[in-house]
Amino acid sequence: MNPMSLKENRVHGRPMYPISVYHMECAPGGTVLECHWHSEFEFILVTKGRAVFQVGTGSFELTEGEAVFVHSGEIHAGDPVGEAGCSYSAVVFGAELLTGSMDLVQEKCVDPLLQRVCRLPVKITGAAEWGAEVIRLLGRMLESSAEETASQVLATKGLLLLIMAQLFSQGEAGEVPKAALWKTEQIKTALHYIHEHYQRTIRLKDLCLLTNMSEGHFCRVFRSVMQYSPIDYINKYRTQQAAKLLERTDKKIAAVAMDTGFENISYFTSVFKTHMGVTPSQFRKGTAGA
DNA sequence: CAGAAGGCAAAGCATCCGTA
DNA sequence: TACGGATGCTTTGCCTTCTG
Repeated sequence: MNPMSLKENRVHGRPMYPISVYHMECAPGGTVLECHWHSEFEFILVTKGRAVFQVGTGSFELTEGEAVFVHSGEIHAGDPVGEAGCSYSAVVFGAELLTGSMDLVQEKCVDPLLQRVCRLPVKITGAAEWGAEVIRLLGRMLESSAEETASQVLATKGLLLLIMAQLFSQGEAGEVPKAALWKTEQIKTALHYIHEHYQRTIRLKDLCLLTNMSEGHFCRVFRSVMQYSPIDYINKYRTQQAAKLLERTDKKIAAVAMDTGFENISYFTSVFKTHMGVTPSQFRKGTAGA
């Protein structure tokens, strides 16, 4: 199993200008950001409401005006907090945007980040001066990166360099422990297996065989990385897929349950209600015509 | 020696089945 | 589709073993 295949396939920007900006809105009870990873770096800035973002092995609750930085290759996901929905803007950019050639920026900043021998702060709030500055620059960059005129392209790149300079001024020295990297890679392998096989029965034993861990140890490692137990995560993922099918198709509820790996309809109903707050039929009525 | 991983047992919870 | 009960799988805590 190749963990690389869990990687998000979406292309962010283009080779000459590897940056993309996304503005997302999440309705109450919806998913902010499904679990994934990519080789680009990313900033996520909450613009309305509250959400919990899981980045690598950490979990960060953000309110309006707070952000997280996602390192290259790091698993990340998001869930809304509270009954109100939330909005966020994300900037995804390739390391190539920071430097155009083999210069000191490449040697002192980009390479250590890509080789994971240095790590930058993840949660960014306005509480500290540097954080407030990053949030301010991020806001400006979100405005300037929408178009590709000469002045806006320059402004975006300049702002990005200033933001990275602020983060490096707070950088956590020291190499990321190899054990932590290994754990993350193993969990990526398990996640890929779950995403590929959620329509069938998935046993803990299967995931343990893939990752060469004992069942007990796998549960502990999975929870430490994902904040959920393996079965919790599988059910959450299946429920999200089922919600999409209920919304986008007129398949019967029993068929949706079967298509998303639930062999038992009553169990499907109870899991769905736990995660979504309503039964599948109530969910469909609520989204009909929406 | 410290941290990571495995083994084991108990408790909790997921899953299935029958029924309304 | 929902509910209740039975069964067995999953999770967790604690201790031991392994590895660098």
